[in-house]
Amino acid sequence: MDTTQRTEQQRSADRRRRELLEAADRVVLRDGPGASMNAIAAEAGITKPILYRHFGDKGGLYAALAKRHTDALLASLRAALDAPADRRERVEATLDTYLAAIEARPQVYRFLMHPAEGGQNDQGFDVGVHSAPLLRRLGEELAQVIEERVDLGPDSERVARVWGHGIVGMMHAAGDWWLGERPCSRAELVRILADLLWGRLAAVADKLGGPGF
Amino acid sequence: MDTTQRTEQQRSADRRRRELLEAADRVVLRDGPGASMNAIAAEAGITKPILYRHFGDKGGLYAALAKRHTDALLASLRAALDAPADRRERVEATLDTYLAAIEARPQVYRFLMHPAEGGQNDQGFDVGVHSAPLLRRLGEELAQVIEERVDLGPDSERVARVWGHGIVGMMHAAGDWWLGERPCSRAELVRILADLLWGRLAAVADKLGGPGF
DNA sequence: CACTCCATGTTACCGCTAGTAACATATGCT
DNA sequence: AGCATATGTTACTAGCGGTAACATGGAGTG
Repeated sequence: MDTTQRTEQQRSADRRRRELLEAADRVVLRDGPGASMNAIAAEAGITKPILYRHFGDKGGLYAALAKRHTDALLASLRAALDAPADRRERVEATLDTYLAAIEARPQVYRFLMHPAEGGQNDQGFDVGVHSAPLLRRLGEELAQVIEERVDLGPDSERVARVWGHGIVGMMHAAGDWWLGERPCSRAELVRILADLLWGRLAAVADKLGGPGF
Repeated sequence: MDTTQRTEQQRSADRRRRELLEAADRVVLRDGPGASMNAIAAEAGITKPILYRHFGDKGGLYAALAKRHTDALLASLRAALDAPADRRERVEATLDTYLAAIEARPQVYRFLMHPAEGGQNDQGFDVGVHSAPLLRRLGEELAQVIEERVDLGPDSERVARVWGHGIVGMMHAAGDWWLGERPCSRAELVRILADLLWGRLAAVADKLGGPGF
């Protein structure tokens, strides 16, 4: 088997794959997470079976699409997390980076959060990476950073992972709600969330007359 | 117009509606969130159009179903939140109650978290309350409790709502991950999450030699 | 009793979706 | 040339949410 042939064709296939992904991206950006395979194929100027040959099934296409955006977002977040500043500033920068990303492209964001829900095909579905790959990846990533950088004593791995997923979930839920209602500026949201992580809930006083909290 | 007849019929309709909801519950418990209207109708011993007459569309049925479970869960959480103990103990009890609930019925829980994703019908879909009603309700509820009970100074409403949604998101994401991987006991998870809310992330020291966090 | 009203129930259909089989065509390697 | 490989098509299946049209059975009224 000659290598040249394989390489040539594979390059062509990869290029095509990238073009298809970009078309899919445009459609998702326009139509949201419910974008159909037909619509994506039409945007790419082709028909459905080609998409299926490249990506297997809808889940495959969505996974490939999600990976691109997730990688990009993760890169931004890592930059914020690695900035030369103290811990509080870095946490705030990371929160702000995430919120800015979902604010800039809400459609993509909605797609990333609910990628595997678009079908009636539940049995026979490979339940491996199904629910919210972006959140899981972010959680694991943050867990790793935490465990690398702070001293959590014994059980540090477990603690770091719980915190990683917990913080990511906090960021996500607050961001989702904020994106829908826009109750305050991004900077303010960041500050309030950082206050929460800094233990202000434990520190503030009970309201007078109430049952306490 | 006679009142007796109307009441009679309405009672009958309500009884029927409850039966249908219980059948739907069984199916969702068995088949997960992707349960089809056909399956639910079959379980109830009838056919689709009756479901549609009672609930309008799939979203209506799912909303009614979700409301039942959400109300039940909210009642448990409120009880934990109102227990006579100090703030930390109450927060831990609330976290534990939530985690115990999702641990006991993972199928129902998955359904509650992703109720409105089961169809191809995105245009024509009333995008009102679509994404994750349970999380939103929990967030708002917690926000209200927080604002009632602790003294947050000016902007207390905004702060309380951000915290409410943030904490609920933290609980949800950590619970989701924990339910999938079971990396530790429930009690341990609760303790680690409460530590996070109590500001331990801000308090712990950098690891020696690292870039700091 | 006949007559209307209303809810319950059915069958049969629509338009849409994800996914596939069968067939046609070009391009490049041997 | 011949062969493999990737690209492309049309035409189809099975299942979904949702609806129209029609049938039935009991409550209240002349």
